[in-house]
Amino acid sequence: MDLLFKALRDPTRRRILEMLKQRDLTAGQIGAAFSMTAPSISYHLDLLKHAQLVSSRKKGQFVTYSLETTVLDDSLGWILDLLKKGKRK
Amino acid sequence: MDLLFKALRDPTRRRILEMLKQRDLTAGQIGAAFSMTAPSISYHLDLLKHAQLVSSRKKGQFVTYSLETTVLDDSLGWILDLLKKGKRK
DNA sequence: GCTTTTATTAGATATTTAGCTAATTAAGCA
DNA sequence: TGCTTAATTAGCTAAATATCTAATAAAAGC
Repeated sequence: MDLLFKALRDPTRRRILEMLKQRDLTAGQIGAAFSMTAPSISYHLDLLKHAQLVSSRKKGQFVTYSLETTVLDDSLGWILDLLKKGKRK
Repeated sequence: MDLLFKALRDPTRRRILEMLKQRDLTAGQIGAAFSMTAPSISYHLDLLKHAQLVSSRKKGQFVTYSLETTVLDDSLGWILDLLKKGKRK
């Protein structure tokens, strides 16, 4: 839960997730959308990976990233639970 | 959106929200649940307030905090949208 | 009016974070 | 075998964050 919210805290990472929602993208394609160096993007991708929000596979020299939604269910559950406030016992 | 995820990033703040889900609590009651000084708790409460996740009202010397769920809907929407991944056009 | 209680504000500080440049790894290609 | 391209790792740094102590504010009770 902590890694997840940590990952979602940063606007760059949130935008990356939104991009990956549309289609899988290579690290380079993602980086092209930001005015930020490649290592910085790499850093964000690594963090998203640790949070299990994305997965990656290497094809030749390229590394393609995909959105992983499984973990998002957890956060959804957590938030939904708070929203059930009115219905507490 | 940024203030919201910023607020949710910290475990102490998430736990405060969970507590306030059960019932409204004063700053002191909240603080009692943590091994942390009152000013630190005050800091977290202020941050939650800025994110509009809680509201507060003063009654005598006490300040009571309540969970505010309106803003949570936004985050819910954002996450749900990512989960619609499979259905992208 | 003073003292106690509840809470916040101010100021200091160690840690974490997000960015950069430089160096490295690994694959493709001439 | 080199050179180029794609991406990551290493090392550095400024800014943000979470914590503390000390000081202040404001209400309650003697």
